[in-house]
Amino acid sequence: MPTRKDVAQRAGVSEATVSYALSGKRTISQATRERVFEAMRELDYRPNLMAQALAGGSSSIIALLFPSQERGISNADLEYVLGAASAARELGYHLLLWPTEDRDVSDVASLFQAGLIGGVLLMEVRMKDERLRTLGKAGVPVGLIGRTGAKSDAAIAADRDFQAAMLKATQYLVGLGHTRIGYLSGPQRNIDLKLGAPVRAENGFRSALEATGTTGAVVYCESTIEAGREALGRLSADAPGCTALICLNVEATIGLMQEAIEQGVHIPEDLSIVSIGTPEDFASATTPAITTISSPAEQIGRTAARLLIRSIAGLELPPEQQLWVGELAVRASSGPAPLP
Amino acid sequence: MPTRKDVAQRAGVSEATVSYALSGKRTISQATRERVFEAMRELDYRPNLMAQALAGGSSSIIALLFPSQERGISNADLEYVLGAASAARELGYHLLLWPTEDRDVSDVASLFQAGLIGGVLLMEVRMKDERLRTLGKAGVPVGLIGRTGAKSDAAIAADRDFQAAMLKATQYLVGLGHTRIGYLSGPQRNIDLKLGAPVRAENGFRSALEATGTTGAVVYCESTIEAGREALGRLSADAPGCTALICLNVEATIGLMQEAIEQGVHIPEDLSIVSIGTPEDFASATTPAITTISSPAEQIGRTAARLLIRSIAGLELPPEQQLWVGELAVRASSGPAPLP
DNA sequence: ATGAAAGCGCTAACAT
DNA sequence: ATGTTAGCGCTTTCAT
Repeated sequence: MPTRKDVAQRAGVSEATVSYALSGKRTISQATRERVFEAMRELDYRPNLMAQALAGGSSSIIALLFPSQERGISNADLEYVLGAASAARELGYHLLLWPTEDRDVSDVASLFQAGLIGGVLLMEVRMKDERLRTLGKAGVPVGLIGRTGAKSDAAIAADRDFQAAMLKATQYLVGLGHTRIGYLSGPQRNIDLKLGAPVRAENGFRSALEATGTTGAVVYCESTIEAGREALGRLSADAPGCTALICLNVEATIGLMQEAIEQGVHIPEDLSIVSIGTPEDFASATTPAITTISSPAEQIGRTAARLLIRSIAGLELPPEQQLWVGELAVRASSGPAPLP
Repeated sequence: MPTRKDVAQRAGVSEATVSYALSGKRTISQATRERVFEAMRELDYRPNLMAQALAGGSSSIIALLFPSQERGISNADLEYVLGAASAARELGYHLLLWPTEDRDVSDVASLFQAGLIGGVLLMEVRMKDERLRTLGKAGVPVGLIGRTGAKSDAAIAADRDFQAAMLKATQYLVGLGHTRIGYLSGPQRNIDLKLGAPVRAENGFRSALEATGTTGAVVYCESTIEAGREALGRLSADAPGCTALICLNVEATIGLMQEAIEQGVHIPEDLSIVSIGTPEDFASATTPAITTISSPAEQIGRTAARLLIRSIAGLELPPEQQLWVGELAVRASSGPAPLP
């Protein structure tokens, strides 16, 4: 394996020059630069990243704390991960996957202290997230996939814009003549846990109703097909008169749709369904295909990684918190409100 | 951040002694060892992994090449990844996620040459996998999640044992009185690509039929719900008289079951279904819940990582190729063959 | 059983 | 514009 020394010799320059040619941290004459790169090419030289990290005090690796919990791993989670990994790669960084069952971040802090990683990406962020304190104390740069409730945490973050997504969905439905809209949420438990997504989604739903002068109701439901079936009954009991339903809960949505079909509730003639964040391939595979506000998961993963890396590298940052809405993709599950 | 030097001073020994106390690569008196560890604890010392890698010429990081392709990311894929990541962690290693759309491995080879990673884990292994040559030439240690067709590749590998799984499924069905069994495969295309899984699964199915003296037929099908619905017709057309179906294709299975129910084909009274490798939570969420041979994906990920790491670390290796079958979990989708 | 010291490949002052 | 050189924190040979 050739080292910087070999390159320097071959190009007839000093080792420092090779370094600077690579990093661009000081001006180099066009001629020398070319000779250096030429030499690198001839030798098929690869800078040793470990040495770079050691000497430079940096590390081109960021860790992604992945919640490998009971909650069940959704595909959206994978999209976050892949988005973050590709973004990292494009910036010359690398993504270390760190599965963890609990919310203990002391071992990632160790990784940072061990010089292995330059920062951490967090998923499943809660409105009030105790992990930020631990990591902050250890001086670990943090990027959030999601965000906390406190503006003051002011961490780097990329998140879904539920407010906007809910409004988009609601306005679409209102435009179709619906005046009473249900919202199929995840289990109540997740709200109690103060998970960011369900909390914000519910708030978003409420604001959207208000903004459009519509009425509606929330139905909580476990994320299983069976629970979704059962939720249909509760919907008509607790929120009679709904002609449209906004869903965040894929499994439950499927169950609910199955049950509806079996009970002779026609979709979309009797009930329109708009799902927020369901992966496209899935949404178009069901019968009827589901109208969605697309999932910006990959974008969010990308953005969070990019922001974190920029901040680590000391580059200028774009606005530190970025929100993503997703696009409305109209499919077969939604249509005009039934005539009264 | 305390360094080894600080620890040495505090313990009143040389830096070398601290190193050896940590690595155990030479004998140290009980007394000194204790003083050293005591000092490390007091200082909250963390060895710098980058320096370790640089000086030691190793690297405690392995990369996992993740196929982020069109084929659609299944949850099983995630299980491989998480299994590998946890196994790595337990052995003091780390998992770098390297998403890639094509089969180009030159950039991982570079990562190896750059000293960042000590080896690579490959997914979506084909019967004849050209990537092994490239990586072999570059001297990169490789572990396979899956395996090639050639015994000579003799790489480190952990894979599903389709032969055994098919036999298990078939014997179970034969025990229920079924004598004609269908197999719902993925698309023909995947066979042509010589992907390991579909090829071996089909072979396994054929051997299982032979071993149990049963007849049957293969139905190819795209991995979508819609295609699955359509496959039901082909099943009865191309393979009339089948009273049981073995499936490898989750989406198609769902579609086929939906269609069956709608057409009045009762499951399991008229048609028994056994799915191989469907995640448990999913299998038990459908109606009827699906009998499965469970997916050993996480085990396979774990094993592949463990084998690779052992080989990198120069430890004794267990048998280099390990196969995993999965357990039969009987649910509602299978039952006695209908009386003729 | 322990120490001293020469690197591992690179970065970043400090020189010129 | 380029070169010299002292580290970064650790491993490992060679001594003792």
